Amino acid sequence: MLDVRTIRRDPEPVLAALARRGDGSDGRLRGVLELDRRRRDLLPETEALRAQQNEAGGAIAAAKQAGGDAAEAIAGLQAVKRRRDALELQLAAVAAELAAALASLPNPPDPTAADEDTVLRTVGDATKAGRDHLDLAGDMIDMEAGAQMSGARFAVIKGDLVLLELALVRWALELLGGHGFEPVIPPALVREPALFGSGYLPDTEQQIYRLADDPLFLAGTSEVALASLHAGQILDSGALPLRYAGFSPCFRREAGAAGRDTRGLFRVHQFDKVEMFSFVAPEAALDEHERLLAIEEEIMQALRIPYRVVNIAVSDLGASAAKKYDLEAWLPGQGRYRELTSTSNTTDFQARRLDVRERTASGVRHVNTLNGTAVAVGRTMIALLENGQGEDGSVVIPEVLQAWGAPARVQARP
RNA sequence: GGAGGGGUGGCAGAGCGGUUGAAUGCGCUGGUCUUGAAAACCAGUGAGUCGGUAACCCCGGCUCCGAGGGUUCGAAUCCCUCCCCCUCCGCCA
Repeated sequence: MLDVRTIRRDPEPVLAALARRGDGSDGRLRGVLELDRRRRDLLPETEALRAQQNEAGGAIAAAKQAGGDAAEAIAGLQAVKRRRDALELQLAAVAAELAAALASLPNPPDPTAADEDTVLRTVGDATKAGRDHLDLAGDMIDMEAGAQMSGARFAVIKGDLVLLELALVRWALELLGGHGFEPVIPPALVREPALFGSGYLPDTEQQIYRLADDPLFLAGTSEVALASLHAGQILDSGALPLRYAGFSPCFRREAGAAGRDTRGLFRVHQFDKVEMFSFVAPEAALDEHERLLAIEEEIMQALRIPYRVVNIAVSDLGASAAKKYDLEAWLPGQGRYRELTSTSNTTDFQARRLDVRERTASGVRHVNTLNGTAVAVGRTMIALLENGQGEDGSVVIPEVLQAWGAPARVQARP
């Protein structure tokens, strides 16, 4: 959500920033400004009528208290009320249109967000080719069974891979705890305001599952719930930064992805994920974004996954992001880099929608929020399997995970 | 699922149709007193929005007592719908 007052005062920088997205949002911003002007045209008279009513109401009260008759004054106010009602009807219509238009605008990109996807650095050996994760996993990833009970793009994970998943999650939560992130298990089902607040509605409704008999949605990421953790609150000064590590299943319809990435775990409707989420002061947001990126890299390196860091093009940013980095892992089974984690600086976009503020010495202001993937379990397991494979098809699992219950080596049953 | 009780400022808690953005207490900020602290006393202390100004301070208007509608000249107060919390019963774990 953009701040109308800021835009009204100086629209040019916002128009220029939105224009970089190339999605016509700068044009829609002009519409917002026009609606804002119409709203402010209607306001003065409406409020003057209310003031008149309030003042006369006081006089009526005083007269009645004194035992007098206020019938004449009341009759006079009835005309004022009718005029006010008519104006307020117009005002409400304009205000509703304005709110909808404003809510549909994406976050203006940060100046350092890239025009085109830009590889910032490459870490690890990305020359290796090898077998695909489904081959390596054998019946530990059973897509046929998943399809049987739930349809295409659902996996059944079994055996050592289950232990590997739980170890990954447990290890990640421990690592994040060391960085100040509090572990959170949020609801997977959320209401509409949580999706609106995090910017997924009205932006990505075609990706979201909804229930038939209850006004609930299956969240595509715990970010949705974590962002809502402090909705409507004014945080005490000194409370920031607040950092959370959410662990939850994630559900995505993958509408429009028909035919793409159909093999294995790469693009499924349900997967588990450990997600980082930070509430910070506005001036701390850029540093926090680098911090989240650094943690994502720390995780990749600890897991010995070759990767590269990409500054994502403004045209590919989601509505809420002002800037996004993706970490793309080298997948020997595909012979190319694929997105494994992602971190976004959403500035005050979500904080405004969810009304998360902080008290400072000079007043109250909206906070900034950021999110980043710590471990997307399915894709991470793909990267571990494919990068850890040996000649014999067995896979060496990184030592760090063994302390949390992962097997030292996994191998498909013959 | 059934019955009942409630949601008021940072917290507790009055108000239950009229000049109430809201008593009182606590908390917080500043001051007086004190060598310092505590105590006591005094003063201040919500958010949003529009305008006066381009912005801050400040001043004025309007809005906000869970959310949204309604009745009324006037609603924290009455009515309706929804959300949330609590108690009891039932059901399940």
